[in-house]
Amino acid sequence: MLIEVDFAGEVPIYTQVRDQIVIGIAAGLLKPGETLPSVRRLAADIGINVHTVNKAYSLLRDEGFLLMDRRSGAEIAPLMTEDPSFDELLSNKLIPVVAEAICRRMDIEDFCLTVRKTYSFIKRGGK
Amino acid sequence: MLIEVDFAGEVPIYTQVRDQIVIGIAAGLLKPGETLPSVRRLAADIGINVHTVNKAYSLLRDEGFLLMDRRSGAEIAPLMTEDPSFDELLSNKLIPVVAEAICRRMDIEDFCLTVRKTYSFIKRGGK
Amino acid sequence: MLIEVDFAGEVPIYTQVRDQIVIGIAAGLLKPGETLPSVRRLAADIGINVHTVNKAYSLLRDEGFLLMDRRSGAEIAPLMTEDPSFDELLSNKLIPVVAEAICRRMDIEDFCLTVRKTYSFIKRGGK
Amino acid sequence: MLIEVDFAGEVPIYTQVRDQIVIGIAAGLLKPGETLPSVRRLAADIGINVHTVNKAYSLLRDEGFLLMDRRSGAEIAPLMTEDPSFDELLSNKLIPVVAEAICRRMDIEDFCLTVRKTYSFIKRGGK
DNA sequence: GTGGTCTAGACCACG
DNA sequence: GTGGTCTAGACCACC
Repeated sequence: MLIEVDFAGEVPIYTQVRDQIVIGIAAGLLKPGETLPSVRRLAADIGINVHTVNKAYSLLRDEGFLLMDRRSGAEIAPLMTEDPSFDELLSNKLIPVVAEAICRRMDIEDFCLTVRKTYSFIKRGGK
Repeated sequence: MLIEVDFAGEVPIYTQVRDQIVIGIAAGLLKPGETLPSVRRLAADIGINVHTVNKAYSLLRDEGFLLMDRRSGAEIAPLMTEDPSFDELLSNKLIPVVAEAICRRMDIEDFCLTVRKTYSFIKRGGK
Repeated sequence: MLIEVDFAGEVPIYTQVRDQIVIGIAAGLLKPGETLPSVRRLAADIGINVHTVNKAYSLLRDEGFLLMDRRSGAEIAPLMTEDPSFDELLSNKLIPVVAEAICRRMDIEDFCLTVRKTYSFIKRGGK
Repeated sequence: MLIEVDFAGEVPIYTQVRDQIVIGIAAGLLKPGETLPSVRRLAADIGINVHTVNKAYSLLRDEGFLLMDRRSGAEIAPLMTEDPSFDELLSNKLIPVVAEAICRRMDIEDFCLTVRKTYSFIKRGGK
């Protein structure tokens, strides 16, 4: 799976790396048990600092997406179970986005339509 | 409309102020033409620096939510027209959120349900 | 001649008033000897502060566009004579504008074309 | 490329810095991909505050002249593509300038001549 | 090391 | 009284 970062964007690079791995898992490109490249290797491939990859991996581990083992490196964690508390977290993330959509006079069902299109986009592997 | 900020959180204060004003507009608590408190006044009310409020106001102006009237400070801009390009911007914002929801095995229609609940929440004035 | 100002714009109101009167003179809508409305009157018409109109009138007087008489108010000055030093002043004003046009890859003759179109636009009375 | 500011002038310092960088790009002294000094460094060199440089850089970034690379500071953005909407923006900027030239009885072709001279001046690197 | 954020306080242009 | 500009200095996130 190819990871690309935008150095000029406002999103921190470690967040971009984290996001793309989550997207890869969601798309099924990265399957539970699959090993990720080593921190050094990925850093060299992308052309970023080792510390940055390390931060992304650690974040993913803390979030439960990755298992890290000193010997075998990082691997994708088993499928997560449903977490009812995610709903509230999601809602908090959505508040400013939905508010802006309302201000821009987007219909809420059009919003949901875009959600579904985004879902398909991810499932297709971001193509 | 009351604006409150979380000084301990990781979200920049100027972003919090910006978001809350957008939410206020979406909720209908702030109507087009209505004037906002002056930067000095709001800064004093919230207990933050004038420049921080200034940054939030300038951002909102650049985004088209506010007009900075040279005479009387800031006022809410007229209702925005629908902008077809917002759809793509929205999609980009949603990608990491939807991806995470997929990983957490949330059904896409449950996601849409949360969108609708968030919509109602905002329309109720955040109550 | 109608004068309109944009209160939300970044151009100071007194500058806008000054500019529009200069445009009116250039278009021939305001002829030498013609009297302008009194400061109070114009301020009331536009809905701005008396001081602001005063500043615009004073500026125009200093630039040689207006004659001000305590008794009869302001009137348009006689046609100006050619001023060779204006060329350098003009060049200084154009430097940043031309530089930006170059960066945006506009051909210099297209720039001149826009100058001529702007000329016609003004001569038509801004229509 | 040397940047100099006039502290006594009425043009804001951050605008002067912005303008000179745009002129530098137009003159070819600053090429796409080239890195600019860090905000701290340039501020020290010119003898102004870091925030003032920051404002100039941010403005240039918003205008598309600069990319702010998270790793190495600011660099000149790739050559801009032609933007048809620039024509209208340019026209609006030219209106008061052309109007004043008309009042000062400058021939429109002399105006264009000054435009071309200014163009050459910039292309020569402002010498 | 870089820029981003926040604070604090001053002065000025504008209205 | 309003926002705009500039300065100064601090802390933090990122790399």
